[in-house]
Amino acid sequence: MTEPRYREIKRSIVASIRSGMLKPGDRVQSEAEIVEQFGVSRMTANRALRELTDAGLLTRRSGAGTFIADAKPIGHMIEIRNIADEIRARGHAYRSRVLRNDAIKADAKQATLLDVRVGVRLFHSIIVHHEADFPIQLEDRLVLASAAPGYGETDFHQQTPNEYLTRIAPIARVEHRVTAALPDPEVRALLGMQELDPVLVMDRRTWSGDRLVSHATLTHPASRYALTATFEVKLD
Amino acid sequence: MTEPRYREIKRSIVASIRSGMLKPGDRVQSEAEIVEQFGVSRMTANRALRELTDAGLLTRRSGAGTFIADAKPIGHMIEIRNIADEIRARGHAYRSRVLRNDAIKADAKQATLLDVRVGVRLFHSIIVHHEADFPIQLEDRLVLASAAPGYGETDFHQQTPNEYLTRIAPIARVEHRVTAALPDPEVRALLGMQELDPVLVMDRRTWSGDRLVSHATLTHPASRYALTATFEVKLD
DNA sequence: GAGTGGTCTAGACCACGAC
DNA sequence: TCGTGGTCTAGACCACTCC
Repeated sequence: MTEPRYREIKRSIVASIRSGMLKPGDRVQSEAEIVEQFGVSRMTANRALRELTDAGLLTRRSGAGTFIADAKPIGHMIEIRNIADEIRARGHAYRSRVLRNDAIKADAKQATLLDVRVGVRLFHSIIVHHEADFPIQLEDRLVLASAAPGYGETDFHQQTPNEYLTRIAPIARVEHRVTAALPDPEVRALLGMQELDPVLVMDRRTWSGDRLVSHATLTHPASRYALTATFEVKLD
Repeated sequence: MTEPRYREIKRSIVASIRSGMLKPGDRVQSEAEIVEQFGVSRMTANRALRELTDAGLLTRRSGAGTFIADAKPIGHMIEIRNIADEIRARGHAYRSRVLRNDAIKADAKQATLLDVRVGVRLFHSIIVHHEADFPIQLEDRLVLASAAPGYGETDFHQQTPNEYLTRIAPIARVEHRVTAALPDPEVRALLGMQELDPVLVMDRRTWSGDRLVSHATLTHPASRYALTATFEVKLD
């Protein structure tokens, strides 16, 4: 019934990361230090650190120590790295155009998307992300106001909604739905597309804890964007 | 330098699964039995079984035993379950139409796709997969003949190429690329699509061991098919 | 009641890294 | 040299399942 010791240790370290107390590259306690702090045997300390390492949160170097891993691929496929990082990783300039970021009350359709009642307070943002001056993603996002009170005042030229949300509300679950479509004229104009050029549409729902906190529709010109995803089967 | 004991135990169990000796639902050795067979301590046996459980290959029931897990989502997102399973899971009839399955020698383009030299022996299959009599996927696949010698004689009405390949060559790595397009008239006809209806195209490359063994282009009518993928962050 | 997994301990030996 | 992680042992107690 009581929580296992190794899990308590894991939670403690995860909490330090989430609170921002520990940042990528920082050193965490050695096994010996955990043995002292928590009064456990070394095997238990080792298990906690090893499991967090397997999960990708830590990296260990024998002889040196255990450190917070940088970046978080946060998934093996369709990485949730935000579009800005993705663009910069390709060596291109990133720029965004914020079309709106309003506080609203959910209408029937929006309430369905976020699984809340009509009238619940939301934020609604629409942003066009550019890669080297070409629009590459139209992001239409709904955010539960109670989960992200400061969303409406955030300057999304400085950081993407994705970055903001992952900072204030740790992601517990993400669901994607990907399909193809022909864009309506408005979307086509916003993305600077030719007629008859299809779009790749990704609907992304994000949970924090048990709560569905955000729904985003990400629309990309197929001629300029493809999703890639790799999965490795590792058995050792 | 020498292989850790827990990894040796894991390899032994994985080998039993791959060889077909152990099937989903079968019981594997208990920790006590592994202690005897391998002459290790129980902690070492436990680690081997626990890691294979975390990896999804086994399931454990305290008091009952350790068993081979069924199915293999083989990834947390864009599951590699083949299209036939996917259709049947939705409660629909699955049917396939095999348009070709030929032994060929790689031309320049095919050689590039599979990263081999021109002239290497390949199989080339084209199959249309139907859900409840509606075409839902056009599968155009190249397979390295040396990795799957029996591919050309396999009846792909009985099992999908995916099923066949995963059985004879354990998948080590999968890479996806997803994009949207407007189909050319031939593809449109094969998939029974309206004009101006876009397709969702997934290129999938599959490695077994270090070898790239297959390249498949999977084309879906956007009106009838969407990719979905979920990722859960679990920290315990 | 016998067997199973889940957890934990208090030691141990080793290779490696930093100093 | 000393601290680090990587591995392993031979016990232990418990809750659970199956018979």
